[in-house]
Amino acid sequence: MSISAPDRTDESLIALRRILRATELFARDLAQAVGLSPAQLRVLQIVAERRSVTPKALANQMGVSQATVTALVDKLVARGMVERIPSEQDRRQTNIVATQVGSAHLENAPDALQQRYVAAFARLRDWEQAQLVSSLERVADMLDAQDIDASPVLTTGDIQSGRKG
Amino acid sequence: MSISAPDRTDESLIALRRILRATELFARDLAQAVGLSPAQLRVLQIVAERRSVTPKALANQMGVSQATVTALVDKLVARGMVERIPSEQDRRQTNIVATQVGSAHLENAPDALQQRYVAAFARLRDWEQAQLVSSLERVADMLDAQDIDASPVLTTGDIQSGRKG
DNA sequence: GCAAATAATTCAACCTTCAAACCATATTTA
DNA sequence: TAAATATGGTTTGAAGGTTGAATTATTTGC
Repeated sequence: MSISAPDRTDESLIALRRILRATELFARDLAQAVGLSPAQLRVLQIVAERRSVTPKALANQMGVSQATVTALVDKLVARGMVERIPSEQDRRQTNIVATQVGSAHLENAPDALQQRYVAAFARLRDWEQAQLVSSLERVADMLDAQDIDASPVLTTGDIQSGRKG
Repeated sequence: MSISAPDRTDESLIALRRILRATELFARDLAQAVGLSPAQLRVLQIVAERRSVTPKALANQMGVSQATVTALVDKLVARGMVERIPSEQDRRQTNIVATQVGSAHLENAPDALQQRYVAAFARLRDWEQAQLVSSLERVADMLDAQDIDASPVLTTGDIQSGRKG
């Protein structure tokens, strides 16, 4: 009802939606370029980033059920991108690791969006970068307000600035 | 190689990813609460916001094929949420409009995330809001750099600040 | 040892998505 | 006007994604 900051909320939502849309559309293109589905690519990314991960952890991080992860991993195994390695600590668990083929696919994947974003980001002045990070984190806080294990995987390939796990 | 702004890029990507994840997870929960699938809900939202929209426009806005839109609209029609109304200007076209049932479902949909976001946003100081909008738009520009028709639909229901189409 | 909890898989059902083929209408061109 | 072309939508068939419930194997607790 008040009129103080009228369309600002709309504007922010519109911008947010543009961000969502751009990343979603890009995820599809990228996955297609790699020859995988978006979901499969996401699994491969996570598996590659962590050296080894269980289906349960994968399910948690992706926000899908374990059954879904099983199906996705099946496909990746069939394509020789990942391997299932039974855990020795706990024989109920399975560790999923990327094969060389899988890693290579990720390396070679074109990362147009991330390239573009990273490049544009790097081009900003220092204080602008700081402000952007601050703003994004603020929005993220407003949105999730949950504990979430978000690793710096937006698309594929490690961020340019060397940063080894 | 330079060390000036090393992890800022990572930080921004992580925040971005949190945003993506929060909205994605929420979209599922919301859709489930409404009794529709996420894709169906998206269609209903767009249809409700614009008074009337053709499958082609819907496909463009959603970034999917027309065939997909047809399938989604079929489901919504079956549930009595939308109607197909043949255009009179151009008989090849079909206009899709929300029924009262469909509109009502949207109205009643719990909009937890948007509530939370809008509330948190409103709580910010004026200059903070302005800065946030500016930052989000900047990121959106970096990401899409395409012409995109993004309407202010993040989730559901109109933004609280009265705003009648 | 035995019951309960946990990790993963299988199964059946439903949803999304798309390319290609197809139908109807509109527009252009001869 | 008739034919060719373009456009909007739908149908169909195939490939996936997603899940809840049931199942198997293992671990944990008593």
